Amino acid sequence: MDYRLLLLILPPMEFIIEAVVKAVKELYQTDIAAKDVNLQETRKEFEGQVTLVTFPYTKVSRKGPEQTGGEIGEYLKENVAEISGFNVVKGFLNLSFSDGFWLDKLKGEIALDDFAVAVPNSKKVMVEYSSPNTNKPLHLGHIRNNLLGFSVAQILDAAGYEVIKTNLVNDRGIHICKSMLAWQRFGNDETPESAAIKGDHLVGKYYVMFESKMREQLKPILSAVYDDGDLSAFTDIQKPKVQALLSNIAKLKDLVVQTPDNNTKALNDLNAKIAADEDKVKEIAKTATELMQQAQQMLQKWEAGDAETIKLWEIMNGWVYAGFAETYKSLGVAFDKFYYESNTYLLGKDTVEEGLASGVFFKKEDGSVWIDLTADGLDQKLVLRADGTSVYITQDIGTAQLKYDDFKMDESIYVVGNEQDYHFKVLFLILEKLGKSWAKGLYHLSYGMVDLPSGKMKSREGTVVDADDLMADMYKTAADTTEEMGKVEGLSEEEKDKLFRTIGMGALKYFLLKVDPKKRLLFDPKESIDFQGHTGPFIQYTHARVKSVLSKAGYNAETSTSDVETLGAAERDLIVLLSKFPQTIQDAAATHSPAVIANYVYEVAKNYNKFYHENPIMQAETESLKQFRLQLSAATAKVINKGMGLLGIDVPERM
RNA sequence: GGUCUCAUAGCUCAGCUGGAUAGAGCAACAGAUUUCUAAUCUGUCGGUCUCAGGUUCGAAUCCUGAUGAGAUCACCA
Repeated sequence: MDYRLLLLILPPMEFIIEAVVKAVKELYQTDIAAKDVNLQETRKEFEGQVTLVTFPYTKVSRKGPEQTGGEIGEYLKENVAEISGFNVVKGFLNLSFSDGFWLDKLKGEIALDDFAVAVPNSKKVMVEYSSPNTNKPLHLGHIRNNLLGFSVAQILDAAGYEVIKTNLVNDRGIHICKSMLAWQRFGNDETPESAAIKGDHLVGKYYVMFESKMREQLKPILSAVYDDGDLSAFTDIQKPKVQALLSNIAKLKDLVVQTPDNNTKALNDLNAKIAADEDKVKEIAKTATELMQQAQQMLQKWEAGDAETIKLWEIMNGWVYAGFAETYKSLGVAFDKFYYESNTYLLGKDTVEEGLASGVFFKKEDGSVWIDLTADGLDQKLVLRADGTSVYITQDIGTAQLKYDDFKMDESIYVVGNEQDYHFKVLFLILEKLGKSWAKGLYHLSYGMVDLPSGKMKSREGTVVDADDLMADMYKTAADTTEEMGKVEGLSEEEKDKLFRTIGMGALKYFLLKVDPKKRLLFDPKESIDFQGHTGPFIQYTHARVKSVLSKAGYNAETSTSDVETLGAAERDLIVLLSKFPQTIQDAAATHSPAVIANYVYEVAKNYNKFYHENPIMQAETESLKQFRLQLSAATAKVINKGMGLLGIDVPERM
C-alpha cells in the first residue's frame, strides 16, 4: 500500500504541507503549490514518520539536496510544535513527530467510539453482484463475485455512502429449460427431499444430464457431416454456413500439411483456428439435436405463458432459491433488492424506440436495430432483432433504467467478471449516447477469473470447484487444525461449531479478497488454503489474543487512565498505522478494492504481534504503562474487528 | 487479424497519479516459550521487477516496440 497520497490528504498532515510551503517561501522566496509538496511514509530503516522529498526544491534553493533538506528541516523544527526532530539522507528529509503528538492521536481520535466512522456523504450507490443463473449451483468463481460485491458494499457504506445491494437473478432462458426438460424426461419426479440433495445441486444435476444426453445425439450428426459430408440435419439457413466452415477447415488443414514441422508456432496457430471453426460447426449442430429443439420449444412455451411450463419452472426455480439461500447464508452475504430477469427481459425496447427516434440507433433493411460505435473504436452492435425481440444488451439497457427509476442513485456498480469488459463498455457508451444523465455514474467492477493450475474450471471435465463443497472443506480443515492444537477446551459444541465456521470462512474469504480484484486468481485445490502467515486466521488469532489479554487484565475503557509521555518504537509504529485506518477505507472505496483493506489489516496484526512480543503488558513496569498498552491493544482489536468486518470476516474472542 | 488485460523471489502476492538499498507470506534452513495464546516472534537463503528503447536529476511505476499468457470481437447470456 502506498500511503503517499493518503498523507497528502490526511487532514492532520495538512499543517505540515502548509509549513513546508511557508518554509520554502521564507527560505527561498518562492511560492509552491500545496499539491507539489511530496510527503511520504518514512521507510523503516530511517528514523522519523513522515518524509519530505526535497529534490524539487534544490532548483529554488540553488543548493545541494542535503543542505536544502537541512534548512527546511531546521525551519520546520523551529516553527512546528509537533515536529520534534529530523534527519536528512540525500534528498529526503525525515521528520519525527513528538510522542505527545502520537499519544494525542491515540487518545483523542483512535480510541474514540466514532473512530473511522465516516460522515455520510449523501451519495447513494447501488452494488449489483452475485447475479446467478438458476440452472446450476454456485462455484468458486461465484464465491469471488459474492465476496467482492458484499465487501465493496460494506466498504462504501463505511466510507459514507448509502448503499443498495442488489442481485439480478437470471431465472429464465434456454439454460433453465435444459434442466427442466432433462428433469421432465429423466427425473422420475425426483425432488430435493426425495433425493436428499440441495435444490440447486439437484437442478444442476439435470442440467449436466441434459448436456451429456444432448452430446450423445450430437455424435451421429457430426460423424455424418465429417465422414459423409451429409448436411441433411441442418436447416436451409444453416447449410451454407456449415458448408463455408467446412471448406475453411479443409483449407486450413491443407496449410498444416504444407507447413514445415519445425514451425511450431505457425502450426499451433493453424490448429487453434481449425479447432475454433470445428467448434462453430459443433455449436450449429447442437441446435439440430432433438433435445435442443425440444428445449427451444419449451422456451417458446414459457414465453407464451404456457401454464404447465410455468408451473414446472416455478417449482424448479423454487428448489434453486432454497439452495442459494443456504449458500448465501454460509457466505454471509445479503441483498436489499432482488431483480429477476423473468420480469425484466422484455424491458429496454421502448428505450430502443427512443434512441431510434433521436437517431442514436439506426434500422437495417431487415428491420433489425443497431448502433454504430466504430467512431469510438468499437463495432456495430445489434440492439433489437429483426423480429423485434430483445438481445442481452437490450435487457441491460432496460434494467439500468429500471434500477435508476427505482433508486435514483448517484453511482451504480456492476460486479461482473472481466470476460464481459466489452459488453459493459458498449452498454455504458450506449446509455451515454442516449443522453442518460446517470450514465456517468455507472461502473463495471471487473474482476479476474479464478483459475486452477490446469487453467479454467470446466464443468465438462469435472474441475469445477463447488461452492458448498469448498466451504465444507474449509470448515473441516479449520476443525481438524483447531482440535489438533488443543484450542477447544471448555467450548460447547455450539461454540465449537461457530468457531470452526468463523475460522474456515475467514481463511477462505481472506484468501480470495487479499488479491487485487482485477487480477486473475489462482486456486490450487490440492493445496489447502493456509492458516499461517498472511492469512485470515493469522489476523483472527491476533484479535483473539488481544481480547484474551484485555479480559485477563480486566480492562475497562471508561476507567483506564495513563500518563505515559514517551513511546517505544513498536508502540509508535502501531499508533501511526492505526491512524491511517479512516483514510484506508476511503482509498479502498475509491478504488473499489477490498484488497486494500485486507493488506492494511494484515499490517496492523503484524505490527501488533511484534509489539506484543517485545512489550509485557500485564507485567509492565508501571500501572500507567500497563494501562497505556491496554488502551493501545483495545484500539488495535477495534480496528482489526472493523477492518475484517469490511471484508465480511468475523473475528473470534478466543481461538 | 482487431481490441482489451496481465507479466515483480522457487510458489502466492504487495509495491505502480515517478523518489532512498524493490517488500510480505509460503517453501527451505537456524533460533526464541520459568512471563499476557508458538495459528506467534527473530534471523538466514532467495530478484537482469519478461526483454529492448525513450522521457527524467531519478523508472518496477510513465511512453513506444517486442515476447509470452489470458479475455473478447454472437441476431448466447
